[in-house]
Amino acid sequence: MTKTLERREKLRSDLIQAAERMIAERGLAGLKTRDLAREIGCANGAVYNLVADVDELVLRVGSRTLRRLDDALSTAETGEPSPRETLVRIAIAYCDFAAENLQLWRALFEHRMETDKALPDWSVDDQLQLFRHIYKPLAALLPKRGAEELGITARSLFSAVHGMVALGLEQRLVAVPLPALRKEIAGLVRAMIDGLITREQAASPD
Amino acid sequence: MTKTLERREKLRSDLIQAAERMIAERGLAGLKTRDLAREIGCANGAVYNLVADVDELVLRVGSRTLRRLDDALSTAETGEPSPRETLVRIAIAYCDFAAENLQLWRALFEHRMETDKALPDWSVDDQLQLFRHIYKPLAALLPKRGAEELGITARSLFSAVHGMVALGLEQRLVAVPLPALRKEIAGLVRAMIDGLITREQAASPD
DNA sequence: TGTACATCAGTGAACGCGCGTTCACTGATGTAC
DNA sequence: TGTACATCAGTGAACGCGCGTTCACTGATGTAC
Repeated sequence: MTKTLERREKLRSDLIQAAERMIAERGLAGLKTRDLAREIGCANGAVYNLVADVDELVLRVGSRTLRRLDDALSTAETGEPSPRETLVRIAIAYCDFAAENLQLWRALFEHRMETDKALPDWSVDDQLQLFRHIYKPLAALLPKRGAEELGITARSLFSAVHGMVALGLEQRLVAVPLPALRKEIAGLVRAMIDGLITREQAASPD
Repeated sequence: MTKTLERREKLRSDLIQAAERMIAERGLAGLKTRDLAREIGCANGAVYNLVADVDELVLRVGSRTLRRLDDALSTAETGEPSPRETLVRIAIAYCDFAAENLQLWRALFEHRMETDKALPDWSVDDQLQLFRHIYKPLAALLPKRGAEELGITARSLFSAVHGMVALGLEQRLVAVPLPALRKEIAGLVRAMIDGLITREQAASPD
């Protein structure tokens, strides 16, 4: 019985990895149950013994992607004492991660559940974890702000960088080469932070 | 013969407007040729007399959306002497436009052609026009920058604001109320601009 | 250890739905004389 | 103005494709005795 369970878990893990590979290669729209089944060596229908439906599968892959992103950002933080430059490094690490995992990263944002079904908790958690990286250095830079206010600013900062990365990697209009993009991001993040600090000081000078 | 042509043009324009309404109501994925045909009172197949395919239809609607956006941004500019506050107003106008035309605005970014077919020129033009709004005031604020450099910064600024609007209206995690979003955007744009100016002056002080 | 039986992982054909696009056909509109 | 003919907008049924999900069935694995 244990043997059967192990087998099952193995297959399940194979399935998720195969899905990850497939999204990475062909994008979210290229994910097909039949191909997955062939890949892991089972019948089409068996997929539904391992996973409730394709939505769950996509979320599992998304969870893995978020975890790897989390690791990448953690690495970027280490050994940088200045909170300002920490934020710059994080932003650039985010950019690099997106560039290196383009399709998987896109899948995080493309995927949308049908309106009623809510995201499972573990998926929401994964996402909130990421803000921690921004929140901490930002709190050091803007000591006068309250927790809620800081949370909103962290979110805005993330959104702004995300926008630059998203449109930069899109190559819809002019293709921006990656080094130029990184430089742009670094410049704008520094500008935003300096501006935020200046404005905080101007608002209530000691 | 003229009568026939007129009729045809009328129907064609009806079609595009119906498509616009349908996207606005149900999103890009809710656009169906059969529904469109019923809406404008013709047979399913007749749609293909008016338009090459659905892709073209979506681009035509996109073009209209971009033009309205352009108008909204132009309106936001008028009567504001300070280039800094002009940029803030433009950013907020962008946010408001997106909020008021949520589905149509999303359709601009969701729609992707199959890889080989390139965007027609008139569509690319529409898009480049928009940067003009940002470019002008930015040039006034950063007099030392060259044209190309300014273009890149304008693009970055747009991307950053776009990111804030996109994730802000997404409501994927925490729903940000619109007034709070506008305030956040205004704050971050001011911070970015101030930071950019400071950094430009610091780089080569007179 | 061996036999009868139960369970359930695994099978793959078929269901069901959706939908863009095509095409043989029709009938109204316009042209030629 | 009237008649024969040509054109082509308009029709809507059918094609074609894709694909997630279900389901009756099978056979291997595990259990009971």
